[in-house]
Amino acid sequence: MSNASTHDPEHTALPSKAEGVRSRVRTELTLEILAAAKHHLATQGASGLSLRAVARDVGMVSSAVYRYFPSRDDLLTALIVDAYEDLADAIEHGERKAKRADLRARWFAAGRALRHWAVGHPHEYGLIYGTPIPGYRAPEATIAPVLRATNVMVEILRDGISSGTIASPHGSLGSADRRAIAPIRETFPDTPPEMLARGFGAWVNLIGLVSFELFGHMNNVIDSPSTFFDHELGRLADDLLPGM
Amino acid sequence: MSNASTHDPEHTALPSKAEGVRSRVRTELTLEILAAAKHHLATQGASGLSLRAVARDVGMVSSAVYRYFPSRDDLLTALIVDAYEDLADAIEHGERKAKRADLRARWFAAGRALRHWAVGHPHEYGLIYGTPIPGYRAPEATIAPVLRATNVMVEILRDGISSGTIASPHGSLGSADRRAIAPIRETFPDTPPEMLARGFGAWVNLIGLVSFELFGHMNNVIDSPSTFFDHELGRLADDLLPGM
DNA sequence: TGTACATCAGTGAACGCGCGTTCACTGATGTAC
DNA sequence: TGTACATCAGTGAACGCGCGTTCACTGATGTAC
Repeated sequence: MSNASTHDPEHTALPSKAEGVRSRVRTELTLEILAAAKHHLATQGASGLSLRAVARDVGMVSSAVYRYFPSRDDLLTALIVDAYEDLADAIEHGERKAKRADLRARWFAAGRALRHWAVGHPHEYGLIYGTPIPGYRAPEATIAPVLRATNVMVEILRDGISSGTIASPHGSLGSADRRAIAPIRETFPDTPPEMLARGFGAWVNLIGLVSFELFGHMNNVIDSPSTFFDHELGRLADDLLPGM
Repeated sequence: MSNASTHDPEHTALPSKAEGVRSRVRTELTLEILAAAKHHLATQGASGLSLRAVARDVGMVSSAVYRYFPSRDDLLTALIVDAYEDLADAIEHGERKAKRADLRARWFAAGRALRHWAVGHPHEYGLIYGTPIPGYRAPEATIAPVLRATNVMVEILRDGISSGTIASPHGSLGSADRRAIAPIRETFPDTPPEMLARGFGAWVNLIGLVSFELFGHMNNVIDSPSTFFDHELGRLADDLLPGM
């Protein structure tokens, strides 16, 4: 019926003139509800996000929101997908500013874009990389946007290989290790497993650094998290992109 | 008056016979409330933890809990401190099983103890390393137990230096980097800054790995998180403890 | 040892709050003939 | 173009729930003389 899916309305084509008024208004209102929810998330955090509060912001009665999102969890899912997309956008845009041939610059740009987005959107970051929300199960819809972010990193490594500027990491993977990372190898079949393992490890390291900072564990430990983050970016680059 | 502080009753000396019955019962009940809260945390998670639910478990009326913990936040603080202590215990006990001279074995034992505890106590782990609880501020009481865990790691590195088996990491820190890590340098003044930076980075990496696994980000990526964790432990050991 | 008073633990009721979700309804928009 | 019916959006009331915290109270334990 309506082509304004409640699950990812922002990725739906804009309402064409062939659509009726009703359908156009529906898309707009769905976006408005989502925007209000995002604003609530950004200011109060995920725990302060309630259907009723969002409804109040939009100027609706709480039950009306059910015309757009069948439950609170669906609204949450939309926000999670949105956060992943936002983060992927930030990383992609950041990385594109660096010269293609300068792999190290691309790595730094991507990493800094990650941290910059996270610092600017702590609640959104917490929603995706923090404690899972109890009773909530991440739907399949989040898989694609997650891949967009990691793809940027993998591309840097792949470009290094194809241009001959970097080789595979030192040491080769044992068979148990190869088996352990089987799923990610299927996702990126044309990338050496050693590099995948190292690249994924580096990605986890970056997320760990950002989480440590945002979740308050650098207080009384590190004075300048951004400086330390850059320091770690450099160390990882030395390892991932030797000779660059 | 009462020497059974409500903040860390479990670390209070056992009630002596000189104490009256009242004071002894108070200590016992404080522990009982704390145990009920821990059980709730372990089964329902931090969000399902309410004063009323805990009171029900203990068989009290909700208002009675206020005789022991002045507010929900104080109960939460006790749980957080408890979790840090538990984790520190686990790491210390794990690490002690390795031979003193085998730094690599000690590093592996400590790391595995961290992960093992986290996997066995996901909600406790989430309480300390996950998204901060909104409106809650970590009190000073958590500083000491946090240090206990990191101390184990630092001791391994220090033992390596004093026994001459390892040297400082390659490359020296720039002045900006030195300034960035000033607080941790004050905490461990007799450890080379380069080693501190590298050691702290490795610790953040480990926490990142565990968080990634527990918070669900290894689904569809890594089949055997424990194998990958060991792989990363080895990689970090190669870097931290070269030649061991 | 005994009495009088002070301290403390636990009770039960209440306050005021917000939440997700359901449901019968009104009125407006869209559709088929 | 006009009418009759179907679809949909939004309302307002309600259900049932749980929460943190306060408060006046009863009864038991501890203390001073």
